[in-house]
Amino acid sequence: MIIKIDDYSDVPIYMQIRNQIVMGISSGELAPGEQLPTVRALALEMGINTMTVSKTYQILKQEGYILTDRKNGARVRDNITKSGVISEENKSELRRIVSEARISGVPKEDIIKLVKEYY
Amino acid sequence: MIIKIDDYSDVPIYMQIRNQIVMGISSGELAPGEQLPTVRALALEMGINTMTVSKTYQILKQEGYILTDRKNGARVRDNITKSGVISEENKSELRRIVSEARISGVPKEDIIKLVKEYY
Amino acid sequence: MIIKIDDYSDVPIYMQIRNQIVMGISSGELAPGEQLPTVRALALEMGINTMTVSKTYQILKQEGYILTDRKNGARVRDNITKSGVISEENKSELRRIVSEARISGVPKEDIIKLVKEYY
Amino acid sequence: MIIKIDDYSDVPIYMQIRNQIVMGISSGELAPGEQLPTVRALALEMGINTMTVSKTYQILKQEGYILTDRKNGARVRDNITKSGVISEENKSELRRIVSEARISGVPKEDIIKLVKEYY
DNA sequence: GTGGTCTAGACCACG
DNA sequence: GTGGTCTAGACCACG
Repeated sequence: MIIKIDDYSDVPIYMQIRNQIVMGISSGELAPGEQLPTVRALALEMGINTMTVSKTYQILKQEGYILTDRKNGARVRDNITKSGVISEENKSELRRIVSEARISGVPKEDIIKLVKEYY
Repeated sequence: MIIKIDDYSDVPIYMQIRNQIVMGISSGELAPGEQLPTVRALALEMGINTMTVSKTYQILKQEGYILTDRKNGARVRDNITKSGVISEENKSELRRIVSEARISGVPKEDIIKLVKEYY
Repeated sequence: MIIKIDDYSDVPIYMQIRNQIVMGISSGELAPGEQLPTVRALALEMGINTMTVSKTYQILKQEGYILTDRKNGARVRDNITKSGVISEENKSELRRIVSEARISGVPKEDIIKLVKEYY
Repeated sequence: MIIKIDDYSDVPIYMQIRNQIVMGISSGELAPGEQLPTVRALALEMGINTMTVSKTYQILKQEGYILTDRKNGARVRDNITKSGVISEENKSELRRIVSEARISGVPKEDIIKLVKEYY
């Protein structure tokens, strides 16, 4: 899986990586149980500090997306908890995006099409 | 229109205000041509720094949502440019949200329902 | 409130600080709404790195014990969520402690007395 | 006696095994004088490194819970020293657990009930 | 070899 | 002035 960092984004690097891994899990590109690169390997590959990658992995672990053990490094969990609900924060973000799209004259159907595509 | 600030949100205050005004425009609560409070009035009302509100207005102006003139303060533009497309940044955010919802076991229909509701 | 670090403990520094703040909140030594020292102040006072304190505050924030805002620094939350249950991890630890005490010939009553004292 | 390892726990494997053996001794599941499996047998059974089990046994021996001799392997001591007191470390841990429970709204009685159950 | 911890030091956005 | 982010580099326990 290829992870790209946008140096000019105001989203922190550790969060950009986190987001891309989450999207990779959702799309199936990262399968349940699949090994993630080691902290060092990913840091080296991306030219960033190990602490930054470490922070990403700790967040993903705490969110329940991955598991880490000292021996084997990090793996995608195969039994990710399904809350069945969208977080309030994401609802708020979604509302903002929909509002902006609406003002820009984007038809409701176009947004729904995107949702279906991303799902 | 009532604007609520969450002091403990990760979203900066100026952006929280900006987002709420944009959503107000989208929902029609803020009509085209409608006057916005002056920077000082809004800052006073919300108990925040005038610089913060000023930053919000500058962004809204630069994004094409409002017009400002020295005499009358700020007004909602009545001819907001309709690009017809969703920004790349918002697409990326939308994809992240949809991915997280999907992993959490939220049915596609629930997300679409939210989109329709917010639109 | 005085925080002491045991350099020889195998509990990480950020966790020692976290634990003492939690105990301070429980005992009432840190009142709801009370300001915590700034990250820099606490780091300076304890002779440790700001990153270490920052990590502590982020954990406390994520656990719902404190709130941070950019303006005022960190404060004890005044509406900490009450789950009403003991975490599985703490139950497991409690069981270990009780087992060790029992083997050491500590009467059940002595442990209960301690619990009452700490509560 | 069945020992379960959680590969993803923060508690090191050798300590997980140590804890379960101690709890086994406390509960009586492991009787005084009872033979423990050899290091190699236990390691093989659990699919872990012999060094890990060896470390566990060394700790248990040093703590006075077991005896080892080259001929017969390890046995539970039948005259474990009864200090009659809880170690400072365990007191500290107990205080942390009680504090967290209290903040979470767990009644004192629930904790005491657990203590009685585990004893 | 693996993740976890910590430091010293720097720069940043926010307000 | 505040917390947040990041780096370069180091050391550690675990297995």
